[in-house]
Amino acid sequence: MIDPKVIREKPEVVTEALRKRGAAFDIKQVLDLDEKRRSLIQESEKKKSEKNELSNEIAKLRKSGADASDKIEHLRTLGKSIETLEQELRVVEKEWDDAVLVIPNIPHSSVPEGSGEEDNQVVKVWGEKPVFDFEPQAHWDIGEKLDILDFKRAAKITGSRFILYKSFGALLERALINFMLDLHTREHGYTEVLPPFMVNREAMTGTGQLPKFEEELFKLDGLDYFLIPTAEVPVTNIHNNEILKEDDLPIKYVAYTPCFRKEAGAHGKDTRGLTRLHQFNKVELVKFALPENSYDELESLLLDAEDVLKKLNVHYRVSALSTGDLGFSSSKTYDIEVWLPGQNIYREISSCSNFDSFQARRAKIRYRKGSGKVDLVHTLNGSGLAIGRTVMAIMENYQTQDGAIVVPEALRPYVHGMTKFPS
RNA sequence: GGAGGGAUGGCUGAGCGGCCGAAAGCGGCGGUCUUGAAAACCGUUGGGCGUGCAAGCGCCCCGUGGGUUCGAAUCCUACUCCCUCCGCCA
Repeated sequence: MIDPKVIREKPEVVTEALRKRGAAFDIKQVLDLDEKRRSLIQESEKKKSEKNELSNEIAKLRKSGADASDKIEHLRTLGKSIETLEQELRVVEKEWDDAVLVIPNIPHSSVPEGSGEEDNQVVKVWGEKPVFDFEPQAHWDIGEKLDILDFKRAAKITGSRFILYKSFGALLERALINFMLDLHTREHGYTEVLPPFMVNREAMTGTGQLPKFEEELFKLDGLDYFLIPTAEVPVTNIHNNEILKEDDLPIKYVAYTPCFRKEAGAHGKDTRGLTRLHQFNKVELVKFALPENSYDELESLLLDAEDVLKKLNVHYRVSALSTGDLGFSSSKTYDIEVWLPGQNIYREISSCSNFDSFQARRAKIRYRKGSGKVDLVHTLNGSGLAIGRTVMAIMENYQTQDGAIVVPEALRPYVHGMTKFPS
Protein backbone atom coordinates (compact mmCIF):
# COMPACT_ATOMS: atom_id res chain seq x y z
CA MET A 1 0.00 0.00 0.00
CA ILE A 2 1.29 3.43 -0.80
CA ASP A 3 1.09 6.14 1.81
CA PRO A 4 -2.51 7.42 2.08
CA LYS A 5 -1.09 10.83 2.96
CA VAL A 6 0.73 10.91 -0.38
CA ILE A 7 -2.47 9.99 -2.19
CA ARG A 8 -4.27 12.77 -0.39
CA GLU A 9 -1.64 15.47 -0.58
CA LYS A 10 0.08 14.69 -3.87
CA PRO A 11 -2.42 12.82 -6.02
CA GLU A 12 -0.61 14.01 -9.15
CA VAL A 13 2.53 12.12 -8.01
CA VAL A 14 0.51 8.93 -7.71
CA THR A 15 -1.24 9.42 -11.02
CA GLU A 16 2.08 10.06 -12.74
CA ALA A 17 3.65 6.96 -11.16
CA LEU A 18 0.77 4.80 -12.29
CA ARG A 19 0.94 6.26 -15.77
CA LYS A 20 4.60 5.20 -15.98
CA ARG A 21 3.54 1.69 -15.07
CA GLY A 22 0.92 1.75 -17.78
CA ALA A 23 -1.81 1.34 -15.19
CA ALA A 24 -4.82 3.55 -15.59
CA PHE A 25 -6.34 4.42 -12.28
CA ASP A 26 -9.14 6.63 -11.06
CA ILE A 27 -7.53 8.52 -8.21
CA LYS A 28 -10.56 10.76 -7.91
CA GLN A 29 -12.60 7.88 -6.57
CA VAL A 30 -10.05 7.21 -3.83
CA LEU A 31 -9.86 10.87 -2.92
CA ASP A 32 -13.61 11.12 -2.65
CA LEU A 33 -13.78 8.08 -0.42
CA ASP A 34 -10.97 9.45 1.71
CA GLU A 35 -12.78 12.73 2.07
CA LYS A 36 -15.99 10.99 3.06
CA ARG A 37 -14.15 8.73 5.42
CA ARG A 38 -12.49 11.56 7.28
CA SER A 39 -15.59 13.66 7.63
CA LEU A 40 -17.44 10.65 9.06
CA ILE A 41 -14.59 10.02 11.48
CA GLN A 42 -14.68 13.61 12.66
CA GLU A 43 -18.41 13.59 13.07
CA SER A 44 -18.56 10.38 15.04
CA GLU A 45 -15.57 11.25 17.19
CA LYS A 46 -17.18 14.48 18.20
CA LYS A 47 -20.23 12.57 19.36
CA LYS A 48 -18.14 9.99 21.11
CA SER A 49 -16.38 12.74 22.99
CA GLU A 50 -19.77 14.05 24.12
CA LYS A 51 -20.77 10.55 25.07
CA ASN A 52 -17.71 10.04 27.24
CA GLU A 53 -18.29 13.28 29.02
CA LEU A 54 -21.93 12.47 29.71
CA SER A 55 -21.01 9.03 30.86
CA ASN A 56 -18.63 10.42 33.43
CA GLU A 57 -21.25 12.82 34.68
CA ILE A 58 -23.67 9.98 35.14
CA ALA A 59 -21.08 8.05 37.08
CA LYS A 60 -20.58 10.98 39.42
CA LEU A 61 -24.29 11.50 39.90
CA ARG A 62 -24.73 7.86 40.66
CA LYS A 63 -21.95 7.93 43.21
CA SER A 64 -23.58 10.81 45.03
CA GLY A 65 -26.91 9.07 44.86
CA ALA A 66 -28.52 11.71 42.66
CA ASP A 67 -30.95 11.04 39.87
CA ALA A 68 -29.46 10.77 36.38
CA SER A 69 -32.33 9.44 34.37
CA ASP A 70 -32.62 12.40 31.98
CA LYS A 71 -28.91 12.19 31.18
CA ILE A 72 -29.20 8.47 30.66
CA GLU A 73 -32.02 9.08 28.25
CA HIS A 74 -29.94 11.64 26.38
CA LEU A 75 -27.04 9.19 26.17
CA ARG A 76 -29.31 6.52 24.80
CA THR A 77 -30.25 8.62 21.77
CA LEU A 78 -26.68 9.82 21.35
CA GLY A 79 -25.54 6.21 21.27
CA LYS A 80 -28.04 5.45 18.53
CA SER A 81 -26.79 8.23 16.29
CA ILE A 82 -23.18 7.19 16.86
CA GLU A 83 -24.06 3.68 15.80
CA THR A 84 -25.57 4.97 12.56
CA LEU A 85 -22.47 6.99 11.79
CA GLU A 86 -20.21 4.06 12.57
CA GLN A 87 -22.14 1.85 10.21
CA GLU A 88 -21.76 4.39 7.42
CA LEU A 89 -18.09 4.72 8.23
CA ARG A 90 -17.55 0.99 8.07
CA VAL A 91 -19.01 0.85 4.57
CA VAL A 92 -16.93 3.77 3.32
CA GLU A 93 -13.80 2.42 4.95
CA LYS A 94 -14.26 -0.94 3.28
CA GLU A 95 -14.68 0.72 -0.11
CA TRP A 96 -11.65 2.88 0.49
CA ASP A 97 -9.63 -0.15 1.57
CA ASP A 98 -10.68 -2.13 -1.48
CA ALA A 99 -9.63 0.74 -3.72
CA VAL A 100 -6.30 1.41 -2.05
CA LEU A 101 -5.21 -2.22 -1.77
CA VAL A 102 -5.19 -2.66 -5.55
CA ILE A 103 -3.01 0.38 -6.26
CA PRO A 104 0.50 -0.77 -7.22
CA ASN A 105 3.65 0.66 -5.69
CA ILE A 106 5.28 3.85 -6.92
CA PRO A 107 8.42 3.11 -8.96
CA HIS A 108 11.70 4.46 -7.58
CA SER A 109 13.17 7.45 -9.43
CA SER A 110 16.08 5.30 -10.69
CA VAL A 111 13.76 2.87 -12.49
CA PRO A 112 13.98 3.23 -16.29
CA GLU A 113 10.73 4.41 -17.78
CA GLY A 114 9.18 2.12 -20.34
CA SER A 115 6.06 0.30 -21.34
CA GLY A 116 7.20 -3.27 -20.86
CA GLU A 117 9.88 -5.93 -20.98
CA GLU A 118 11.41 -4.46 -24.13
CA ASP A 119 12.39 -1.34 -22.19
CA ASN A 120 14.31 -3.15 -19.47
CA GLN A 121 17.93 -2.09 -19.29
CA VAL A 122 20.82 -4.50 -19.13
CA VAL A 123 23.03 -3.14 -16.37
CA LYS A 124 25.58 -5.91 -15.94
CA VAL A 125 26.97 -8.83 -17.90
CA TRP A 126 29.08 -11.52 -16.26
CA GLY A 127 31.10 -14.16 -18.08
CA GLU A 128 30.45 -15.05 -21.65
CA LYS A 129 28.54 -17.51 -23.75
CA PRO A 130 30.30 -20.86 -23.80
CA VAL A 131 31.47 -22.10 -27.21
CA PHE A 132 30.47 -25.61 -28.25
CA ASP A 133 31.93 -27.60 -31.14
CA PHE A 134 28.60 -29.38 -31.41
CA GLU A 135 24.96 -28.35 -31.38
CA PRO A 136 24.00 -27.83 -27.69
CA GLN A 137 20.76 -29.51 -26.66
CA ALA A 138 17.87 -28.17 -24.63
CA HIS A 139 17.73 -29.55 -21.10
CA TRP A 140 14.50 -31.47 -21.71
CA ASP A 141 16.20 -33.53 -24.39
CA ILE A 142 19.28 -34.13 -22.27
CA GLY A 143 17.11 -34.92 -19.26
CA GLU A 144 15.02 -37.44 -21.08
CA LYS A 145 18.00 -39.24 -22.62
CA LEU A 146 19.74 -39.49 -19.28
CA ASP A 147 16.45 -40.45 -17.61
CA ILE A 148 16.84 -37.83 -14.90
CA LEU A 149 13.82 -35.65 -15.83
CA ASP A 150 10.54 -37.49 -16.31
CA PHE A 151 7.78 -35.17 -17.48
CA LYS A 152 5.52 -37.94 -18.76
CA ARG A 153 5.23 -39.71 -15.45
CA ALA A 154 4.81 -36.42 -13.56
CA ALA A 155 1.86 -35.70 -15.85
CA LYS A 156 0.48 -39.15 -15.08
CA ILE A 157 0.77 -38.62 -11.33
CA THR A 158 -0.53 -35.06 -11.27
CA GLY A 159 -0.88 -33.25 -14.61
CA SER A 160 0.97 -30.98 -16.96
CA ARG A 161 3.58 -28.56 -15.65
CA PHE A 162 4.92 -30.91 -13.00
CA ILE A 163 8.26 -32.64 -12.85
CA LEU A 164 9.51 -35.96 -11.53
CA TYR A 165 13.24 -35.75 -10.90
CA LYS A 166 15.09 -39.06 -10.91
CA SER A 167 18.54 -40.22 -9.82
CA PHE A 168 21.12 -37.57 -10.70
CA GLY A 169 18.33 -35.09 -11.45
CA ALA A 170 16.96 -35.39 -7.93
CA LEU A 171 20.46 -35.30 -6.50
CA LEU A 172 21.34 -32.17 -8.44
CA GLU A 173 18.20 -30.40 -7.24
CA ARG A 174 18.97 -31.31 -3.64
CA ALA A 175 22.64 -30.39 -4.01
CA LEU A 176 21.78 -26.95 -5.33
CA ILE A 177 19.43 -26.24 -2.45
CA ASN A 178 22.13 -27.12 0.07
CA PHE A 179 24.84 -25.30 -1.85
CA MET A 180 22.83 -22.08 -1.96
CA LEU A 181 21.72 -22.26 1.67
CA ASP A 182 25.30 -22.81 2.77
CA LEU A 183 26.60 -19.99 0.62
CA HIS A 184 24.11 -17.44 1.90
CA THR A 185 24.32 -18.44 5.54
CA ARG A 186 28.10 -18.89 5.74
CA GLU A 187 29.37 -16.22 3.38
CA HIS A 188 26.61 -13.62 3.12
CA GLY A 189 25.35 -13.51 6.70
CA TYR A 190 21.76 -14.68 6.25
CA THR A 191 19.86 -16.60 8.90
CA GLU A 192 18.25 -19.78 7.63
CA VAL A 193 14.54 -20.26 8.22
CA LEU A 194 12.18 -23.01 7.13
CA PRO A 195 8.67 -21.54 7.09
CA PRO A 196 5.23 -23.04 6.55
CA PHE A 197 4.38 -23.70 2.89
CA MET A 198 0.79 -22.58 3.43
CA VAL A 199 -0.21 -19.16 4.68
CA ASN A 200 -3.40 -17.39 5.64
CA ARG A 201 -5.16 -14.54 3.86
CA GLU A 202 -3.66 -11.88 6.08
CA ALA A 203 -0.11 -12.89 5.21
CA MET A 204 -0.91 -12.94 1.49
CA THR A 205 -2.44 -9.48 1.76
CA GLY A 206 0.57 -8.22 3.69
CA THR A 207 3.00 -8.94 0.87
CA GLY A 208 0.59 -7.86 -1.88
CA GLN A 209 -0.46 -11.15 -3.53
CA LEU A 210 -3.98 -10.50 -2.30
CA PRO A 211 -6.51 -9.21 -2.97
CA LYS A 212 -5.50 -8.60 -6.57
CA PHE A 213 -3.93 -11.88 -7.65
CA GLU A 214 -6.05 -14.59 -6.06
CA GLU A 215 -6.47 -16.37 -9.40
CA GLU A 216 -2.71 -17.03 -9.43
CA LEU A 217 -2.82 -18.91 -6.13
CA PHE A 218 -3.69 -22.44 -5.12
CA LYS A 219 -6.21 -22.26 -2.31
CA LEU A 220 -7.02 -25.05 0.11
CA ASP A 221 -10.52 -26.40 0.06
CA GLY A 222 -12.56 -25.47 3.10
CA LEU A 223 -9.75 -23.47 4.71
CA ASP A 224 -8.69 -19.89 4.14
CA TYR A 225 -5.13 -21.06 3.54
CA PHE A 226 -3.10 -20.74 0.35
CA LEU A 227 -0.06 -22.59 -0.96
CA ILE A 228 2.80 -20.12 -1.10
CA PRO A 229 3.81 -18.85 -4.55
CA THR A 230 7.18 -17.80 -3.08
CA ALA A 231 8.93 -17.90 0.31
CA GLU A 232 8.69 -14.12 0.27
CA VAL A 233 5.20 -14.44 1.75
CA PRO A 234 5.83 -16.50 4.91
CA VAL A 235 9.30 -15.03 5.50
CA THR A 236 8.33 -11.37 5.14
CA ASN A 237 5.37 -12.00 7.41
CA ILE A 238 7.62 -13.37 10.14
CA HIS A 239 7.66 -9.83 11.47
CA ASN A 240 4.19 -8.62 10.59
CA ASN A 241 2.59 -6.54 13.35
CA GLU A 242 5.94 -6.13 15.04
CA ILE A 243 8.11 -3.20 16.03
CA LEU A 244 11.73 -4.14 15.42
CA LYS A 245 14.78 -2.65 17.08
CA GLU A 246 16.81 -0.30 14.92
CA ASP A 247 20.01 -2.02 16.05
CA ASP A 248 18.77 -5.36 14.72
CA LEU A 249 18.42 -4.02 11.17
CA PRO A 250 19.08 -5.15 8.59
CA ILE A 251 17.56 -8.55 9.32
CA LYS A 252 18.49 -11.07 6.64
CA TYR A 253 16.77 -14.40 6.14
CA VAL A 254 17.32 -17.17 3.63
CA ALA A 255 14.71 -19.86 3.11
CA TYR A 256 14.32 -22.88 0.93
CA THR A 257 10.71 -23.64 0.00
CA PRO A 258 8.76 -25.15 -2.84
CA CYS A 259 6.60 -22.59 -4.67
CA PHE A 260 3.15 -23.18 -6.10
CA ARG A 261 1.73 -21.12 -8.92
CA LYS A 262 -1.26 -21.54 -11.16
CA GLU A 263 0.45 -19.77 -14.07
CA ALA A 264 -3.03 -18.79 -15.11
CA GLY A 265 -1.95 -16.27 -17.74
CA ALA A 266 0.68 -18.53 -19.30
CA HIS A 267 -1.35 -21.00 -21.35
CA GLY A 268 0.79 -22.47 -24.06
CA LYS A 269 3.86 -20.55 -22.91
CA ASP A 270 7.07 -22.37 -21.97
CA THR A 271 5.31 -25.68 -21.88
CA ARG A 272 8.48 -27.72 -22.31
CA GLY A 273 11.03 -28.42 -19.65
CA LEU A 274 11.64 -26.93 -16.24
CA THR A 275 10.95 -23.32 -17.14
CA ARG A 276 7.40 -22.85 -15.95
CA LEU A 277 5.95 -25.36 -13.49
CA HIS A 278 3.07 -25.34 -11.03
CA GLN A 279 5.50 -26.49 -8.36
CA PHE A 280 9.16 -25.55 -8.21
CA ASN A 281 11.86 -25.15 -5.61
CA LYS A 282 13.48 -21.88 -4.71
CA VAL A 283 15.96 -20.47 -2.24
CA GLU A 284 14.82 -17.01 -1.31
CA LEU A 285 16.62 -14.07 0.28
CA VAL A 286 14.60 -11.63 2.38
CA LYS A 287 15.76 -8.45 4.06
CA PHE A 288 14.23 -5.97 6.48
CA ALA A 289 16.16 -2.73 6.11
CA LEU A 290 16.30 0.88 7.25
CA PRO A 291 14.56 3.25 4.82
CA GLU A 292 17.68 5.35 4.39
CA ASN A 293 19.79 2.52 3.00
CA SER A 294 17.34 0.07 1.49
CA TYR A 295 18.44 0.80 -2.07
CA ASP A 296 22.03 0.00 -1.10
CA GLU A 297 20.73 -3.17 0.50
CA LEU A 298 19.08 -4.04 -2.80
CA GLU A 299 22.45 -3.77 -4.56
CA SER A 300 24.09 -6.07 -2.04
CA LEU A 301 21.20 -8.51 -2.15
CA LEU A 302 21.58 -8.63 -5.91
CA LEU A 303 25.30 -9.37 -5.50
CA ASP A 304 24.49 -12.16 -3.05
CA ALA A 305 22.19 -13.75 -5.64
CA GLU A 306 24.67 -13.20 -8.46
CA ASP A 307 27.36 -14.89 -6.40
CA VAL A 308 25.61 -18.23 -6.84
CA LEU A 309 26.02 -18.09 -10.61
CA LYS A 310 29.56 -16.76 -10.31
CA LYS A 311 30.49 -19.71 -8.11
CA LEU A 312 28.82 -22.07 -10.58
CA ASN A 313 30.59 -20.22 -13.38
CA VAL A 314 27.57 -19.68 -15.58
CA HIS A 315 27.20 -16.66 -17.86
CA TYR A 316 24.40 -14.23 -17.01
CA ARG A 317 23.27 -10.66 -17.34
CA VAL A 318 21.33 -8.35 -15.03
CA SER A 319 18.47 -6.15 -16.15
CA ALA A 320 16.84 -3.26 -14.38
CA LEU A 321 13.12 -3.69 -15.02
CA SER A 322 11.40 -0.75 -16.62
CA THR A 323 8.37 0.89 -15.04
CA GLY A 324 6.14 -1.05 -17.42
CA ASP A 325 7.50 -4.44 -16.34
CA LEU A 326 7.70 -3.83 -12.60
CA GLY A 327 5.78 -6.17 -10.28
CA PHE A 328 2.77 -4.89 -8.36
CA SER A 329 4.44 -4.41 -4.96
CA SER A 330 7.92 -3.50 -6.13
CA SER A 331 9.47 -0.04 -6.33
CA LYS A 332 12.60 -1.34 -8.04
CA THR A 333 13.56 -4.72 -9.45
CA TYR A 334 16.61 -6.35 -11.00
CA ASP A 335 16.24 -9.58 -12.90
CA ILE A 336 19.18 -11.94 -13.25
CA GLU A 337 18.95 -13.73 -16.55
CA VAL A 338 20.99 -16.83 -17.12
CA TRP A 339 22.29 -17.93 -20.48
CA LEU A 340 20.77 -21.14 -21.85
CA PRO A 341 22.79 -22.33 -24.87
CA GLY A 342 20.43 -25.23 -25.59
CA GLN A 343 17.60 -22.79 -26.19
CA ASN A 344 19.74 -19.87 -27.31
CA ILE A 345 18.07 -17.46 -24.90
CA TYR A 346 18.56 -15.62 -21.63
CA ARG A 347 16.06 -16.71 -18.99
CA GLU A 348 15.14 -15.09 -15.68
CA ILE A 349 16.62 -17.06 -12.80
CA SER A 350 16.25 -14.47 -10.04
CA SER A 351 14.25 -11.37 -9.39
CA CYS A 352 15.54 -8.98 -6.72
CA SER A 353 13.26 -6.23 -5.50
CA ASN A 354 12.97 -3.43 -3.03
CA PHE A 355 9.39 -2.94 -1.91
CA ASP A 356 10.17 0.25 -0.08
CA SER A 357 7.50 0.67 2.62
CA PHE A 358 4.74 -0.83 0.44
CA GLN A 359 4.66 -4.25 2.11
CA ALA A 360 5.68 -2.91 5.51
CA ARG A 361 2.65 -0.63 5.55
CA ARG A 362 0.32 -3.50 4.67
CA ALA A 363 1.92 -5.97 7.05
CA LYS A 364 2.63 -3.37 9.77
CA ILE A 365 6.33 -4.05 10.01
CA ARG A 366 7.95 -1.16 11.86
CA TYR A 367 11.06 -0.28 13.81
CA ARG A 368 11.85 2.05 16.65
CA LYS A 369 14.39 4.75 15.89
CA GLY A 370 16.98 6.00 18.31
CA SER A 371 14.76 9.02 18.90
CA GLY A 372 12.01 6.70 20.09
CA LYS A 373 9.84 7.34 17.06
CA VAL A 374 8.36 4.44 15.15
CA ASP A 375 8.63 4.15 11.38
CA LEU A 376 7.99 1.57 8.67
CA VAL A 377 10.91 -0.62 7.60
CA HIS A 378 11.69 -1.35 4.00
CA THR A 379 11.36 -4.94 2.83
CA LEU A 380 13.38 -6.58 0.08
CA ASN A 381 13.69 -9.98 -1.42
CA GLY A 382 15.23 -11.88 -4.25
CA SER A 383 15.60 -15.42 -5.48
CA GLY A 384 18.92 -16.82 -4.58
CA LEU A 385 18.15 -18.72 -6.87
CA ALA A 386 15.27 -20.58 -8.48
CA ILE A 387 16.46 -24.19 -8.23
CA GLY A 388 14.81 -25.79 -11.27
CA ARG A 389 16.05 -23.02 -13.51
CA THR A 390 19.54 -23.44 -12.09
CA VAL A 391 19.35 -27.16 -12.85
CA MET A 392 18.49 -26.36 -16.43
CA ALA A 393 21.26 -23.79 -16.66
CA ILE A 394 23.80 -26.33 -15.47
CA MET A 395 22.48 -29.03 -17.79
CA GLU A 396 22.64 -26.78 -20.83
CA ASN A 397 25.92 -24.99 -20.04
CA TYR A 398 27.82 -28.03 -18.80
CA GLN A 399 26.70 -30.58 -21.39
CA THR A 400 29.23 -32.59 -23.37
CA GLN A 401 29.13 -33.89 -26.90
CA ASP A 402 28.41 -37.43 -25.72
CA GLY A 403 25.30 -36.20 -23.87
CA ALA A 404 26.74 -36.13 -20.35
CA ILE A 405 26.71 -33.34 -17.77
CA VAL A 406 29.87 -32.07 -16.09
CA VAL A 407 29.37 -31.07 -12.46
CA PRO A 408 30.48 -27.48 -11.73
CA GLU A 409 33.42 -27.57 -9.38
CA ALA A 410 31.72 -25.69 -6.55
CA LEU A 411 28.92 -28.21 -6.54
CA ARG A 412 31.02 -31.38 -6.34
CA PRO A 413 31.14 -31.55 -2.53
CA TYR A 414 27.33 -31.65 -2.65
CA VAL A 415 27.12 -34.61 -5.06
CA HIS A 416 29.49 -37.00 -3.31
CA GLY A 417 32.46 -35.72 -5.29
CA MET A 418 31.02 -36.69 -8.68
CA THR A 419 32.62 -34.76 -11.55
CA LYS A 420 30.33 -35.90 -14.30
CA PHE A 421 27.06 -37.75 -14.95
CA PRO A 422 26.99 -40.42 -16.14
CA SER A 423 30.43 -41.03 -14.66
C1' G B 1 -10.72 -36.57 17.97
C1' G B 2 -12.15 -36.14 23.66
C1' A B 3 -11.61 -33.36 28.67
C1' G B 4 -10.03 -29.14 31.13
C1' G B 5 -7.20 -24.23 31.69
C1' G B 6 -5.68 -19.67 29.61
C1' A B 7 -4.93 -15.03 26.31
C1' U B 8 -3.92 -7.71 29.72
C1' G B 9 1.74 -2.87 27.74
C1' G B 10 9.05 -4.99 25.77
C1' C B 11 8.59 -9.03 29.84
C1' U B 12 6.25 -10.87 34.64
C1' G B 13 1.63 -9.89 36.60
C1' A B 14 -2.89 -7.12 39.32
C1' G B 15 -7.57 -5.49 37.84
C1' C B 16 -15.17 -4.14 42.27
C1' G B 17 -19.52 -2.99 35.21
C1' G B 18 -18.45 3.94 36.04
C1' C B 19 -11.32 9.06 35.49
C1' C B 20 -8.48 1.86 33.96
C1' G B 21 -4.86 2.94 28.45
C1' A B 22 -4.86 0.15 32.78
C1' A B 23 -1.52 -1.12 39.67
C1' A B 24 3.10 -3.21 40.90
C1' G B 25 7.75 -5.35 39.68
C1' C B 26 11.44 -6.12 35.94
C1' G B 27 13.61 -4.19 31.66
C1' G B 28 14.63 0.39 28.60
C1' C B 29 15.79 5.67 28.43
C1' G B 30 17.28 10.43 30.99
C1' G B 31 19.31 12.51 35.43
C1' U B 32 21.69 12.93 40.60
C1' C B 33 25.84 10.75 43.04
C1' U B 34 30.96 8.61 41.28
C1' U B 35 37.66 9.32 38.55
C1' G B 36 34.61 5.54 35.87
C1' A B 37 31.15 1.67 36.83
C1' A B 38 27.79 -0.78 40.12
C1' A B 39 24.34 0.20 43.96
C1' A B 40 20.92 3.81 45.66
C1' C B 41 17.62 7.74 44.61
C1' C B 42 14.57 10.97 41.17
C1' G B 43 12.11 11.32 36.58
C1' U B 44 10.45 9.06 32.15
C1' U B 45 8.80 4.92 29.22
C1' G B 46 2.76 1.31 24.19
C1' G B 47 0.42 1.65 19.37
C1' G B 48 -3.11 3.44 15.63
C1' C B 49 -6.33 7.17 13.68
C1' G B 50 -8.33 12.26 13.21
C1' U B 51 -7.12 17.51 13.70
C1' G B 52 -3.33 21.26 13.83
C1' C B 53 2.62 24.80 11.23
C1' A B 54 3.50 23.12 16.04
C1' A B 55 2.62 22.61 21.20
C1' G B 56 -1.58 20.31 21.93
C1' C B 57 -6.52 18.42 21.67
C1' G B 58 -9.94 14.41 20.51
C1' C B 59 -11.17 9.21 19.29
C1' C B 60 -9.91 3.95 19.31
C1' C B 61 -7.10 -0.42 20.98
C1' C B 62 -6.73 -5.34 27.31
C1' G B 63 -6.47 -12.31 21.34
C1' U B 64 -10.56 -11.37 17.14
C1' G B 65 -15.70 -10.51 15.82
C1' G B 66 -20.66 -10.01 17.61
C1' G B 67 -24.08 -9.05 21.88
C1' U B 68 -26.08 -7.09 26.85
C1' U B 69 -25.84 -2.04 29.20
C1' C B 70 -26.76 4.93 29.81
C1' G B 71 -21.57 2.88 30.43
C1' A B 72 -17.49 -3.32 29.26
C1' A B 73 -10.50 -5.18 30.18
C1' U B 74 -14.47 -6.66 33.64
C1' C B 75 -20.98 -9.92 31.95
C1' C B 76 -22.82 -13.18 27.53
C1' U B 77 -21.57 -15.44 22.76
C1' A B 78 -18.88 -17.30 18.48
C1' C B 79 -14.19 -17.84 16.50
C1' U B 80 -8.71 -18.01 16.66
C1' C B 81 -4.36 -19.17 19.13
C1' C B 82 -1.58 -21.18 23.40
C1' C B 83 -0.97 -24.70 27.65
C1' U B 84 -2.10 -29.56 30.39
C1' C B 85 -4.12 -34.58 30.19
C1' C B 86 -6.16 -38.80 27.14
C1' G B 87 -6.46 -41.03 22.18
C1' C B 88 -4.12 -41.33 17.33
C1' C B 89 0.08 -40.50 14.52
C1' A B 90 5.56 -39.12 11.41
